[in-house]
Amino acid sequence: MRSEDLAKLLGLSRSTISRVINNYPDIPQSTREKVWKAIEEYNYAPNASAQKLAGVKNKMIAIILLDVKDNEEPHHVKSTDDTLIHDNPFFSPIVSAVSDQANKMDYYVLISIAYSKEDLKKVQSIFYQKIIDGAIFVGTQESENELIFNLIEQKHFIAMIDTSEVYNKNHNAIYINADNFEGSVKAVSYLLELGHTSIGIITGNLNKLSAKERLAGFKTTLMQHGIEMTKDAIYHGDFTESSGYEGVKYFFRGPNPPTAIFVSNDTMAVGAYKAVSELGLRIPKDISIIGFDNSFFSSYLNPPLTTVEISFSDIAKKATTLLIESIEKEQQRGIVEKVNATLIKRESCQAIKSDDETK
Amino acid sequence: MRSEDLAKLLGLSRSTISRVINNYPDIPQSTREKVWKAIEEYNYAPNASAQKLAGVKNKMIAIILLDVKDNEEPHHVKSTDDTLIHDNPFFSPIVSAVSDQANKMDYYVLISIAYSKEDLKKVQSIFYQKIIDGAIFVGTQESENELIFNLIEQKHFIAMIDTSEVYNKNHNAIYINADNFEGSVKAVSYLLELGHTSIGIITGNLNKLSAKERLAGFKTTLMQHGIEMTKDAIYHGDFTESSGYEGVKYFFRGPNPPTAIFVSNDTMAVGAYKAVSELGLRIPKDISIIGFDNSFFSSYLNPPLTTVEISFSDIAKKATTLLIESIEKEQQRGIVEKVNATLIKRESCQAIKSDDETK
DNA sequence: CTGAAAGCGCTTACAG
DNA sequence: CTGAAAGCGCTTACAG
Repeated sequence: MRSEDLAKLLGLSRSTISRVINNYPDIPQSTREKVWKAIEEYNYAPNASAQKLAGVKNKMIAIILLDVKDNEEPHHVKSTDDTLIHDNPFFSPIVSAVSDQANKMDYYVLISIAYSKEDLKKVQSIFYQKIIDGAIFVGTQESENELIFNLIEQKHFIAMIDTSEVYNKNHNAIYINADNFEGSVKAVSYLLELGHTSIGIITGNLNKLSAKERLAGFKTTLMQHGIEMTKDAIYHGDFTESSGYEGVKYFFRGPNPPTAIFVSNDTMAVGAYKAVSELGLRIPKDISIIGFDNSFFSSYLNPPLTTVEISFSDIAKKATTLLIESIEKEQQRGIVEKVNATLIKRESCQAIKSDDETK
Repeated sequence: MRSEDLAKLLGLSRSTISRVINNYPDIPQSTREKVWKAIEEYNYAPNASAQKLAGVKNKMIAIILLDVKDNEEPHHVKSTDDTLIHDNPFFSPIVSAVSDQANKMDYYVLISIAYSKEDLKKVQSIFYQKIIDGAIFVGTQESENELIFNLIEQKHFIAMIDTSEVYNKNHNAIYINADNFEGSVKAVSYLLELGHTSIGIITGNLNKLSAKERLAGFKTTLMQHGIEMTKDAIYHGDFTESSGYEGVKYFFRGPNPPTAIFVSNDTMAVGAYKAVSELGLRIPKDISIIGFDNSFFSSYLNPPLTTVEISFSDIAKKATTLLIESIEKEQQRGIVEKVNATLIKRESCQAIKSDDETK
């Protein structure tokens, strides 16, 4: 059914049909009703492509999840690519929040997961083909930045989650991040309050902003408290369960393991728990563990994991809202926002017994 | 940049540009190369709307997650709608598998979560507007069936996950489900092998096919083994953690609790674990618990949960592949497939001590 | 081998 | 108030 057909049926012209659909004034109520009734009856809806070609706005954005592995380092991860990104605790909350918020603002959302440079090329082309009005990128690494930077320069609307605004010299994009640094400061400060001074960190994939910032918060806090940190105190993980496992094994390889470990996300904390248990040790008696993300499973762990909560939904909602607003205003502008991180105390950390107390 | 512009730049006509892009024969290699070079240089890509209007295929499908609550029954769930669907363990694997498989087959995917009848109306209109070529619906309830049935009758391409094919009289749609019945038979048979005869079930939301089939498998297995089942043995949950919690409380309200509980998904098993622990009981010593789904957190529970594995990725991949194939063939046809369910034995079930053994 | 022209289904000034 | 017509950016028979 085309507007032409509907028009003939009603003895009107396409122009009139179009005008009632687009809510033009100066149309008699009677015509309006007649047309709407027919639209309902015949399930007519204007062809979106024709509309767009005629100048009507798209109202479509994309959410692009980046899972590009561009380093050749061996990964301690499951070998099949498919199992990777959706294990990520942020996947569901971010995707669903973007979808919900966009739908609320009357936008459609395209979803795409990019595993390689070629995938990113395809993403680029959905801009050039004018399929979308803008996009939200999640978790870009530096190497992908060039391509996104070009898109921004070409006046496309872009929001980024988990990407530092300092990568790009210009600021005409939207950057929404968790306050990873602050969260990490809170976590480490808590460990210090509990009397720990020998603290290790298992980092995330340091190509990701969140991993970098969490490490920075760790270092800064220790430094501010005058605690010297050896190189030994850092294990480079990659946000996967198995790297958490390896991290613990690394820290316990020698005679002087730390008394607490700051694990850069909860998924790695799961691996850490396993390693601790294999070593015949107990959490928190023998080692305190603190995580990050407050993934929903973290409260089910045994013992329940102390962690830092960040709201992926809030981040995604904010990114979506700001992106669509700037699309609607047709005005590209730079926005940088951080979303709070809060410490969730559970049972995986305990105070160090000082010499005073033990005697 | 339009094809016209590119053509002028090269001293050619739009027709020629179009022909090299669409890989027509009989174009000299030199022209071909010249055009491709310019395309790269100017980041030209044909406007998708214009292409579609001119008759080129869409190559876009939608994945629609249904989370419509049409019953007024009190829910034991968190009050905000937002927190619901993405807590679902199938969300990530299904969405990412659909996206990956579609991308592999060169299709874009639109994502939408429908919470209400109005949302479903919007979904309907993306078909009428010819934005998509087909869609995958996940988790429809009977009340939503009418609308989807209409779409199928109107010759739209549709695949459904977790919907029974018997709801619709015609079969011109694709139905992909886990073999919930068989999985449930395996779970209950295992409990019987362990010597349990007093077994309770916490069901899922019985508006969902999976919940119904899991209950059916439970009943059938008991019946086949000549075990009588009282009404008391069924607690009506809704797949949420809190209903698992309530279920256990229900079973332990009286003097003769069951010795094993079949919990219809792992999320409810988490709630069940909590309730058992609050009651001061131990799993599996005092009560055996078996779950369903093999959600990734189920192995982290304490004790690790015995459950039934179904591959959401496989289901989603199959649905996507079949949907796109039938779109490409322009031939709507009915397909019904089931994906295997397998028992994963862990540590939450133990054999009942018979009187013989205890003496 | 390649260009001119029709047509896809809309919207929107322009007339009346 | 409403219709005829141009135009959006492509593709694809039709000619040559």
